[in-house]
Amino acid sequence: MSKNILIIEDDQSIAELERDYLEIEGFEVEMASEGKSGLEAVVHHHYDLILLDLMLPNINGFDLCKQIRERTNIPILMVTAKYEDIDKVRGLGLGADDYIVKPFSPSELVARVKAHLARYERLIHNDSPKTEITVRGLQLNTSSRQVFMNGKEIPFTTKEFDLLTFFATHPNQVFSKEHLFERIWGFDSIGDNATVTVHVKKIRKKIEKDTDNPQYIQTVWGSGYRFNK
Amino acid sequence: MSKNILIIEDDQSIAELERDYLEIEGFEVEMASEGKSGLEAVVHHHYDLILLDLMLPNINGFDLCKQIRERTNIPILMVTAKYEDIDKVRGLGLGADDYIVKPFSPSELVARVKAHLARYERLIHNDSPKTEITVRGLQLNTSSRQVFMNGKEIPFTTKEFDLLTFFATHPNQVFSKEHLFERIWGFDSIGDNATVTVHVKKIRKKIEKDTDNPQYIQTVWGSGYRFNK
DNA sequence: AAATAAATTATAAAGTTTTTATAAACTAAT
DNA sequence: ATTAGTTTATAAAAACTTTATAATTTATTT
Repeated sequence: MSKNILIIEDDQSIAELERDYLEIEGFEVEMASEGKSGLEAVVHHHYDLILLDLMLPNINGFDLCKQIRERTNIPILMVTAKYEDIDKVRGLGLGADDYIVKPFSPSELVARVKAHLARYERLIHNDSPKTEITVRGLQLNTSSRQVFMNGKEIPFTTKEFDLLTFFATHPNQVFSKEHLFERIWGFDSIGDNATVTVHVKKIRKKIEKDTDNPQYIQTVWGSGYRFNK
Repeated sequence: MSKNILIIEDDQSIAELERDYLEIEGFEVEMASEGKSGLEAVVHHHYDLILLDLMLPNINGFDLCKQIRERTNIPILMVTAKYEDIDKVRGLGLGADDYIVKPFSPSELVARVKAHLARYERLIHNDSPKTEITVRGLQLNTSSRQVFMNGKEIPFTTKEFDLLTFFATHPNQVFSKEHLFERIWGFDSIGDNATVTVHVKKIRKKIEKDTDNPQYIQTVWGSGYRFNK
């Protein structure tokens, strides 16, 4: 579903320019030409982002920004005429998320809008970032440190989990036992690569249907192991 | 409790300058001089904001930013040498939250740090001002600081309550004892993680039916504890 | 091409180390 | 003086490493 953006800007031609840039990118755009109708729109409709010009009739941009912020947490991008204003405005703590100086390029506007939409989305919806890896029924959750096979949890020990996670995050690559040992056990670790073999065996026992015909971690004779994605 | 900031910066003198500015404002500051140790710190400790310099040995700032973003949503402020870099970098979609150009004034740095901390706080907490958390009969009220099991109140001490609340607000995530100690007892606390173990035991005794088969706080051998939702 | 040797990996199990649980003594705070 | 919190010692559990041996695969020799 496309995102809704509200442009609050008194200069009709600039507003239309901004609208065009954003509509090309597939955003739904609405416009308000002064603070009062802008605030009205914010209260009665849902937007994903607001583009706010500082110079406005009626309420000025400062107050408006504050008032919007009291009602919603969505990103507010302030459009200002002078670069020097930015830190002055920032210092006021109005709650704007970013500042764009006129004149700006279409790509700059679009890039900033997209960046803020993405961040807001990220913060609101997934509090914990990419933590899941799924490969043919095998599911790894790196933050809960759990392994599931077709939805059913399989208990894993620390080293087993770290090793499998390393494999799953580096699929279709052969790693020697020496390399794996260094990566999982640590550079300065003393010890024998044999423990890698043993751990691979244990992991296979837990996730492979047929241990003699492994689908996930395959042996590459003389070279090491490869996790197939 | 004061906010923790991680500075990742290879130039020692700049790092110290930044640290001083921030410590004056009451922030707890840690420093890492290159990407590897920076990422290490991010993985093993909790920070509220990261100040990241682009020019670093080992991994460069771009990769590092991405890698940090894969692990956490906290604000990342990028410090860059050239103003022209900003939009280039922004275009890469690394997930940084703001860009500061060197040389910057102390007040600018502090203002931006504060602004981002405030926004992050607003977005994360404002959106869920849940004072009540309920998980399978276990009910926590963070404003009255009471714990109920199936409606019946169970007396909790301060630390026990803080620890359980932290778990309940961060479910399905493994936390090491070190991490828990930092979060609940405070960054600069001197002491032993052993007290975490003891507190977990005490909490279990109060909320678990079968202490040997905990349903809420589970032991993840070699990694820490996880609260299951 | 078959047989043998060498190298590599698989497997099982014993031994060792690490980690956590528990109880109890101690310390600090109210 | 009582309660909460921390530290310490010990027990118990789990995980990890090593070792020995078996089974494969590859290389070499006849």
